[in-house]
Amino acid sequence: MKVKFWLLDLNYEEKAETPEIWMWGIGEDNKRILVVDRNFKPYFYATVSENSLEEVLREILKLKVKGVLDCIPQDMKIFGKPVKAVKIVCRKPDEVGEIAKDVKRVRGVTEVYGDDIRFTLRYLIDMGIKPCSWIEVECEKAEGYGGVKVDEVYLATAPPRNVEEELTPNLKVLALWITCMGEAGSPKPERDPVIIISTLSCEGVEKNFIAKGDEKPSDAEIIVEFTRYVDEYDPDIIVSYGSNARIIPYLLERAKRNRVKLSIDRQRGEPHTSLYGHISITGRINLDLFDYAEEFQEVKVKSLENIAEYLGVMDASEIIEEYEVQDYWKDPSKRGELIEYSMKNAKRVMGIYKAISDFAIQLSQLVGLPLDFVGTAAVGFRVEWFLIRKAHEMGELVPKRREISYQPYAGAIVLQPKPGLHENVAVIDFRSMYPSIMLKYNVSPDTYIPPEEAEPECGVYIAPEVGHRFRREPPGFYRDVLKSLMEARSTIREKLKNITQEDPLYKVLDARQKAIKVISNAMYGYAGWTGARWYIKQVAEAVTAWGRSLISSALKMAEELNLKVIYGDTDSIFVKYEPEKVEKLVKRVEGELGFEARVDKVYVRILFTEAKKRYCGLMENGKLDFVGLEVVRGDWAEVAKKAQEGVLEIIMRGGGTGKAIEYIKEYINGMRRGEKPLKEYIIWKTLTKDLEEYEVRAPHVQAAKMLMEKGYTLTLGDKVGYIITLGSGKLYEKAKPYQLASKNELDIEYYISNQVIPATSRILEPLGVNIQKILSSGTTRTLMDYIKKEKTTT
DNA sequence: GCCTGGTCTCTACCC
DNA sequence: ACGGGTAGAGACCAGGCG
Repeated sequence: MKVKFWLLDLNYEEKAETPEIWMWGIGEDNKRILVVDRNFKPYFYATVSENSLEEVLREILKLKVKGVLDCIPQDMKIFGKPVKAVKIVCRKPDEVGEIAKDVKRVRGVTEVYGDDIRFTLRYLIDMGIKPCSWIEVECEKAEGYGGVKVDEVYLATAPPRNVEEELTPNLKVLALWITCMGEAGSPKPERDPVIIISTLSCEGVEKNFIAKGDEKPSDAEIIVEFTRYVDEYDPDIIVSYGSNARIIPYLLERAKRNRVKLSIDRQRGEPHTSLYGHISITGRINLDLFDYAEEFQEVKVKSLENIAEYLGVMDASEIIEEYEVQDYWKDPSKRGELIEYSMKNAKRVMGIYKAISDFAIQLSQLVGLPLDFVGTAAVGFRVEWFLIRKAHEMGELVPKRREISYQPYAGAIVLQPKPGLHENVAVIDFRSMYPSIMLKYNVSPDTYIPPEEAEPECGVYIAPEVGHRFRREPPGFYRDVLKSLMEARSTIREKLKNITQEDPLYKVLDARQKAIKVISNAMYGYAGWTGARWYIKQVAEAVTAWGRSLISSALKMAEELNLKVIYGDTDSIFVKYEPEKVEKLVKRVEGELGFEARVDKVYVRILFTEAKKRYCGLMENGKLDFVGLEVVRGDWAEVAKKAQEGVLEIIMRGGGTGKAIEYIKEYINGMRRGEKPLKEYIIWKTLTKDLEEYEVRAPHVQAAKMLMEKGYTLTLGDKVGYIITLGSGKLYEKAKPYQLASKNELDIEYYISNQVIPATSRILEPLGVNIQKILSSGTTRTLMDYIKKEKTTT
């Protein structure tokens, strides 16, 4: 019989010495099914030097005792060059590593390949099937899979095939949130119980599992109840925020302490750690939305509440912070609020899921990694898995990951801006410049011709400045990949034109074209990453060299047309907007340089300082575009950001500097009167390394240490929020985590002189206003101010 | 011992 | 654990200062 299903998750098991691929899916009839394939064997390749094939085959077949089943000669390519290889088929996946080591020692073997690719992924790649897509397979009913929680189990009798079908089946999704109660600082699973487990199903069913006991609540019961509920509801996806780093490990540890089993998978087992710090729940998807938080760069502090607010799910006011939990729990009049809050967070999780799931599903399908993996994988790995798939299609061996030390190379050109206010400025940019360069000049690891090699007959493209050569023919690996991505994207965009936004297909296709864009744009970065399997420095170096030459040529053309250039960065030039000339420029750029260009936007007014990469533009829609300035930075206090934004609002809308100065004066007075809440004084900074590794003392590091001492858990990548307190000495001595601080400790004068004034004078300086001078010569700080200040500090 | 200027460290941004 | 180019704050340190 033929079985068609949507592939949710997969894993492998071993039964009677035979590896089995288990594919968990959703059938056409909406049944949950498991398809087992016993017909696939693990394998890897070895490249063989000239004339030693026979001998190598003989030697490798001697390894049969170790688990080698077969050894087959095969013509492959490595970096585009044909090589003689043998495919070594093995009995069991976990024997591959050992056998590969032995094979590498065989005389005549030059290298082994593919032994570092996981069995389940190998299967997906070889079969040409992808997670989160429809698959068809010839099957028979399977016997002996009793412990598995699905409606049907099948045994594949033939290789599965990909089915072209777009729509996602109805998935059962369960949003999860837990609230834990610590005595001090962050709750610790070894010590502190989970007091509330909140779940929300996609159908809207809310469940709160609430621990009993006031002072020392016990969570044994609720973990069991929760486990039972998961089993009963039987979700395809368990979604949360921070599941991999926090929530699942916490629940696991609590379950262990209570001697109960957290069996929330479809195999009566517990969650287990897997690739890239991901936790697998067999048969289901453990989706961690935190992995997608990075996509929202506007959100600086990536808390569940902030992301949910950004996506319009729920506003972030009235937050209960972790350290406040016990106050709420222990106070009977407030406990209800805490329980409600826990459920609110489950709702936030579900809301975010709904906003990003289409994209996540499409990314999984495009890259070919299971839905829960693809999120956890860093961008470089997403690109790489996509490439590995393509390599397989092209008969390319997958290069080993090598340790290559950092090799710097020159990047893009950034022009010195013309400071001051400008009216009517057009921004012209090259569309997808780096991908286009790679396409046009066939820049790829397999087309690169090293200096010692002779020029091939087909001829070469030579990169300007650096002189790297790339063969014109045949199309390189990157060109092929980018071409198929670009074609796929334009096909989708055509389809999108013909359907309405209400069509369920619309969301799917739109998400897919976004996924394609993300991967295309990451290709250049991947090419320059020393950790990349296909890393060749010259590839990345040539791309940027062509980029510099393109932008320089465009600048020259602008000059020839007498267009005044105001600024430019990498692939864009800002010119005085004279419509006819600008149109001419775009035409010339496209005609003579052969790259697509366009007028990206027109600013009614734009303000530059002396600095590159920082400006503010008034757009035609009346909105302000802040670029690089403090307003858009996460490491400045809100008081400074708001002051700068206020000044920009005045200046950009023609209010004039006088008004701006008055605004700042009033703003500062407000600060001195204590009108701004503590929250607006918090400075956030990321911990980018372990605390001991910092070479200089810094405020956020000091603050982090203070938090640790109070029992808070902080890890690499966490953001520390601190304020600057009154007192003397170095700044780092005056820093204090906001959780431990109160408003009367604030060193308001520090914030005025080191935050508000720098941020605002940055804007006014290029307009000829020295705000510092104005403020210090004024009567802002009278004797009375000092007396008042004395009063508040003592 | 204090001030100064230069350099280094650190973070977050732009494209 | 995707690239290079850049701004800016603050720590740190050597040298000047009779």
